[in-house]
Amino acid sequence: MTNPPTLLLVDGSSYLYRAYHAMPDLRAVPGDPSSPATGAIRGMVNMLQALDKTPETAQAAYAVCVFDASGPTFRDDWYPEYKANRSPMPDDLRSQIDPIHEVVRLLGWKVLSVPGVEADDVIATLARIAASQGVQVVVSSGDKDLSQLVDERITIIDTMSGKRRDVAGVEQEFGVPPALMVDYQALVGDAVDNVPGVAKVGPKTAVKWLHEFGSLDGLIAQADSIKGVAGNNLREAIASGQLALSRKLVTMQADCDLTAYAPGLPDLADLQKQELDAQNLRHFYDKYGFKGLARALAAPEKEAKAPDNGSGDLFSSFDSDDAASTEVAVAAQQREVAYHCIQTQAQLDEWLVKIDAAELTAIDTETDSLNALQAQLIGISLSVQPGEAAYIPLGHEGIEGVQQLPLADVLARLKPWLEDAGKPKLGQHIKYDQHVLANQGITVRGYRHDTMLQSYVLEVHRPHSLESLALRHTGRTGLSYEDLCGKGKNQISFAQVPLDKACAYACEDADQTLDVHRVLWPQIQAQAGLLHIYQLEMQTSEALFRMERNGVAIDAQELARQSNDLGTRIVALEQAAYELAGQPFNLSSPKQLGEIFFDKLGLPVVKKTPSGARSTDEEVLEKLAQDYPLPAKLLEHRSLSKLKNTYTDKLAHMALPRTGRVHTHYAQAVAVTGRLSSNEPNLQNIPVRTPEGRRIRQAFIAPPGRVIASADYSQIELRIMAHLSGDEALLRAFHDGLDVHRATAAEVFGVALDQVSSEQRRFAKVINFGLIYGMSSYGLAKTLGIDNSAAAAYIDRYFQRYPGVKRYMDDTVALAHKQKYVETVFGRRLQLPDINGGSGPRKKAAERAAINAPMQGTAADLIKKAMVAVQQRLDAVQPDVLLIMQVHDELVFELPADKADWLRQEVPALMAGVAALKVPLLAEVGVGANWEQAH
DNA sequence: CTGCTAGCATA
DNA sequence: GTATGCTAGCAGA
Repeated sequence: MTNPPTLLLVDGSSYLYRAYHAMPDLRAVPGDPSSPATGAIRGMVNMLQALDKTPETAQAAYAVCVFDASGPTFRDDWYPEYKANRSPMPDDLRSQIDPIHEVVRLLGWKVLSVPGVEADDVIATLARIAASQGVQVVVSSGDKDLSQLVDERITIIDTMSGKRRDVAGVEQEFGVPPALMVDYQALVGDAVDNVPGVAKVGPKTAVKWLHEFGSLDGLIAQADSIKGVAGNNLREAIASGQLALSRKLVTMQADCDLTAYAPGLPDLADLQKQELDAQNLRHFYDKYGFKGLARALAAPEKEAKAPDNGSGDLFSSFDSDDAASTEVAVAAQQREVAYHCIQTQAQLDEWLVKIDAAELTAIDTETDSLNALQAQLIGISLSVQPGEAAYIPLGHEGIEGVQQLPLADVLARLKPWLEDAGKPKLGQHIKYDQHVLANQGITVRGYRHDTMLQSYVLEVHRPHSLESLALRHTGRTGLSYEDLCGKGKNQISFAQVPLDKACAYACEDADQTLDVHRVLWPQIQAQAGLLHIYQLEMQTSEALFRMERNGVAIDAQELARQSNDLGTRIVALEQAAYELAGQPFNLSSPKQLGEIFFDKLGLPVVKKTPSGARSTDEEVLEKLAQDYPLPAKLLEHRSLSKLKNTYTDKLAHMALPRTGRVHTHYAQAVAVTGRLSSNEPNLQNIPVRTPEGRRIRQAFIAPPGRVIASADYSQIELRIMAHLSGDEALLRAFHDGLDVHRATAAEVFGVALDQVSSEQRRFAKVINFGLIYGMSSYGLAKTLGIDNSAAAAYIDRYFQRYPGVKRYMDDTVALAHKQKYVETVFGRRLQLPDINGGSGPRKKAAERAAINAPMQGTAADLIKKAMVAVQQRLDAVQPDVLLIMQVHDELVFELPADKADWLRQEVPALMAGVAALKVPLLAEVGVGANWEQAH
């Protein structure tokens, strides 16, 4: 008996957007942003090729790819707001639609795009026709709305996630069988398509009701018996007709008239899969710069062999880096993998030999905590070639009969290799694994690569988790941490995960890391500027690891004293506020505060928050404080409770009890300008401006016999502006060692340097900062408290005196528009996705970011270089001087008191010497018993 | 328990 | 006007 023929229906529209977003910014001419975008085209080709290699769909007799046509559909007639929340298609994608239709046809697929009928309805119609003729139907779509079509003959697969929705699959995923999916969707609604549904009814309630009443009609008949808010909303939705409308909107129309576009129907002959049109396909690939695909077309036999020589991938593939990648494009889930669980000495021996000989080994650790310094090691996974990995369970527990080698034995065997700088290693976010292994007394050496940093350097705006990297660059998806451990209060430790699952997950991580590296590393190598920045990031990672491990000593008693003082003052302010308000209220609640201020006391509304509420922020309170007593109390209360709640109450608790030191985590792949960020706790926003705030720095101390030193770059961003703009007046000011704000004031106000008043200097300082932030006259006016025309006059005057700066700003904005990114002095790329796309305000904001990014980013590069240089010098000659914090333009040290002179001598020179710009760099040092005194 | 807003600390 | 992270309150689970 032969299998019935198969019709393969591809929901082209659902893949368009995913291909567009998942693919990097590919161009017909690589690296030329003005040439046509090709990422979505490429993604689409990869996806169709993957389907040709998926057993279930490879042999399909009929194959159709369905797209939405432009323009309104019949649903818009029923409901004008349908899909009103959708943003318009990006131009970059729109321009790829026609080529996509063309290439799909050339690949032998029937293309259908029916005006007035959505792709979903076309698919529904074709699926029902085919199923009624005994044809097996496979729909390939990422859209779960199609689940209502599923029956014995119709299955949905999601090529990108590997999900498979058959009758049982739908029931498992949604909790209702396919036949009830329409009812389910009608109740739940759809925020994306703007289908209303029933207010406050989500998946849980919908499933409960459908189980109880059997169907939507059953539910409607019994609507009166439903209690609570949900019941009211249900009756309201029934009465208003909204529920009926929702049902109509979500129901796929399986009876569309397609004869104008598929005249052969109901006969399927027209839909037969054709041979691909090799000649024209070749032209097409050439035209769009798909060299690897063109080569594969010329030598198809290459596909048959060596399934293991590249990444198995859906959306990877750069022609330049990995000729094999697209040619072997197979759906991720079809990839052959060999994952091993190491549970015997013999297996461990075998892998020790492998990693010892490997060119590069991917390492990943599994732990029980996201906090690296407290994390316990649960297991280690290793991979030396794609598709093969091993997991060594070490800390699993609580499961009957867990067989694992003793932790101490395994680590003793691994340690020589881990600590050998000559054994090249790779990881994803290696700083974390370094901490975990350091917790076991192992100092890992020989890390050559970190895929997280590769991604950060290449595509700063995109997510850098391994999961997203694997999907984006290799098309692979896998087990998620949540799949294994759950979430919320029911989450279990990784140590409790059954070994087979833990092994699969851990091996996958190491395997995918190696895979992603093979895609990203060639891209970095191909661009000298990025290579330089990547090497800087790798060195910075090591310096950060050291700094995080050092931590900073905290004086818990001092903080407790301050908390006490603040607490007393806060209580007094509360009492005073209650008196003035005539009633008690929560001073921390902007909502209650608004009611007291504007409803009860009748204070004037100064401005609104973005969401329309009456603002009570600092600026508003300052203004109101001129005429009323209560706002001043609020201002003081706000600032004191901020200090108490955020700093004095919290910091001591974050110190490790054993050492009394806090160890922040520096995020190296978060800030889009290249800066670091600090969290748990954030040590980069410890107060300094107000006296009360600055006191908190007294609690950042050095142990007995030691002192704190702070070295900060002076005016670093303005110096970078002078370098980048080449403006002569500004360069001269720095070369002459002038106070730059004073010099600016002298120029702008037309007075001699020694005639500048402190008010004039203050204005000049604000202008200088404004320049770094890409200011407008509007913004300047607001911060200086002057009117718009006066601010514009200052800016004019400034640009007259510093024409080079003006030219630089204009050039930068123009360049940003042209290439959609700007660069730092050292070649870091700062992408500006909104610069051409967005509306007026968004575009203006992107232009300001374009002006700021090279300055902020170059400053970030410089201090990273300084950290690396300083740490290397310390290691070489002063190992008891510790680098303990970085605050954007400042490095903080803890050192023996008698090494202070050495530091004053050496560190500023190192910091100033990391680059030779057109202006000298200057770093200044302070030393004291605590961080406050070190300034 | 989770996600959002308002507000505010730093460079 | 640039770039971050953290807290409290609040609303919907």
